[in-house]
Amino acid sequence: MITNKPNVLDTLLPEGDILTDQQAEIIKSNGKVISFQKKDVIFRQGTITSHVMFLESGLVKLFREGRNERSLIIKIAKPGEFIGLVSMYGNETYHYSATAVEDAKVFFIDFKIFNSILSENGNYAIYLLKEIANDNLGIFDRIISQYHKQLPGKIADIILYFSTHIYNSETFEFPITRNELAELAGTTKESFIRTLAEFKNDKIIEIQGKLIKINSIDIIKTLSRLG
Amino acid sequence: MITNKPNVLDTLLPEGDILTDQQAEIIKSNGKVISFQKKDVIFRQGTITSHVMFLESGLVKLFREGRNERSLIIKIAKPGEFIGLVSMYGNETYHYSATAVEDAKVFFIDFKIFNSILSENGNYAIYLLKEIANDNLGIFDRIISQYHKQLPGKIADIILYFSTHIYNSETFEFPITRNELAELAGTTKESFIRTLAEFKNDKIIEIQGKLIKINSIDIIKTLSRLG
DNA sequence: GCGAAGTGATGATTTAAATCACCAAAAATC
DNA sequence: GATTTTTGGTGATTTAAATCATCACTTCGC
Repeated sequence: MITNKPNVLDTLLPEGDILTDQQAEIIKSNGKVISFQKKDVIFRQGTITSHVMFLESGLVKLFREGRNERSLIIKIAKPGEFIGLVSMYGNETYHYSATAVEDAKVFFIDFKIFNSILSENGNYAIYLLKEIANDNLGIFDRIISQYHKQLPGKIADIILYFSTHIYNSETFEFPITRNELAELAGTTKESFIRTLAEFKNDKIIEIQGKLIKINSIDIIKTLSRLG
Repeated sequence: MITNKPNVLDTLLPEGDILTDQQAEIIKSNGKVISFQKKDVIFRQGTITSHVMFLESGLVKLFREGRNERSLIIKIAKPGEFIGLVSMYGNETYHYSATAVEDAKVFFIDFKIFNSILSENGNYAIYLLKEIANDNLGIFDRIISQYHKQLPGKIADIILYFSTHIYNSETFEFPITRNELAELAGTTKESFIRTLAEFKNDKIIEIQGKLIKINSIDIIKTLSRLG
């Protein structure tokens, strides 16, 4: 379980003089924290947006549901990130779904109240603009660079994603199933498992169930780079 | 050639009371229009961002250059759209390149001047937030929904993209080469040509060089939907 | 005006990865 | 605690699409 560090709220309420104490107080006092258990749905693709959501603890998977029973996981959100913000500003409905991958706490603020702060504080709006833009570039970069890669490159990407982006460690546990890992990698369960087994045979990694230990991060990085 | 309608600037300087006359004037007077000829580079992936760019006329292709000589076209921007805005706010460098697909005019405004307007006018910042978010959702939706599709679905998507999104007509000319079309569809030139030829044989479309006439938009839509 | 480069097109071959078909172990449900 | 259901895993087969090879036709640059 990823715990909330003392400064998780920093992204929502940035340090410094961007927000006045009063504005920060309005956000805090008007928001409420809701707890979700593993596998709970936080919001569903196609439903109406109403609240700005900010992840305080736990991991959440954001995914697009395809009609052919095949989903694509867009990202795994970690504490300190807004979730569903692009959909909120771009459209009145969510363009993807969100479920808790592990027990999670989400801070909800009414969209109108949040917007009134943005409206009177352009600098906070610029700050948020940067947050959204940055988040989007990350998603995009991952998906686009994955697009043309072959299996070893895709799977190496996923290992790196968890190792460097989520856990910051070369030993970690996959928080999701093989099937979901495949949905994140843009492939099938079987292909994912097979490639992972090859990595294991080549001693690049060690696996025991969901536990992963990277033996040679350099080879993983090379595989990711070569695609 | 897509011409600038009288209201192209509406996206930059929205009607109504979002911007004061004074603020609109600052943007207009501080900006300059630069003309680009077909194939000219407007900005290049990896270079530093400095100006907000707004397309006044012409078409521009935004694409990510891969190391393996294989690009992926992210979108074709049309008049009335900001270009490179996400990169500008998300990062100091462009995450993709832009070249003119046909002669184009781009309005440049210094980032700092533009930001000073946002800073003092939260509503314009919210407006811009919506523009960015919307644009991003569009790109994303296209790429993600294309991701798992097979060739007929991908090619149908591209035909629909030009027909409904760019030209708003069932008869139009592809503004780019077969190779670029393939880069937009996420496939190869040969596969794109072959599938297009199949569509022609099945009388779904007519083709003469770059000229396309859609005979049955319903079949195209079905192919796109079924993937 | 002529050679070079780029574009559109087609056929044959190869290849990667999806699909299909299982099965064992683990987990969730009653 | 027994029984479904989900998950992880493997082998065989099929399939879609990339690659390779080649060529005609246009467009570009000198």
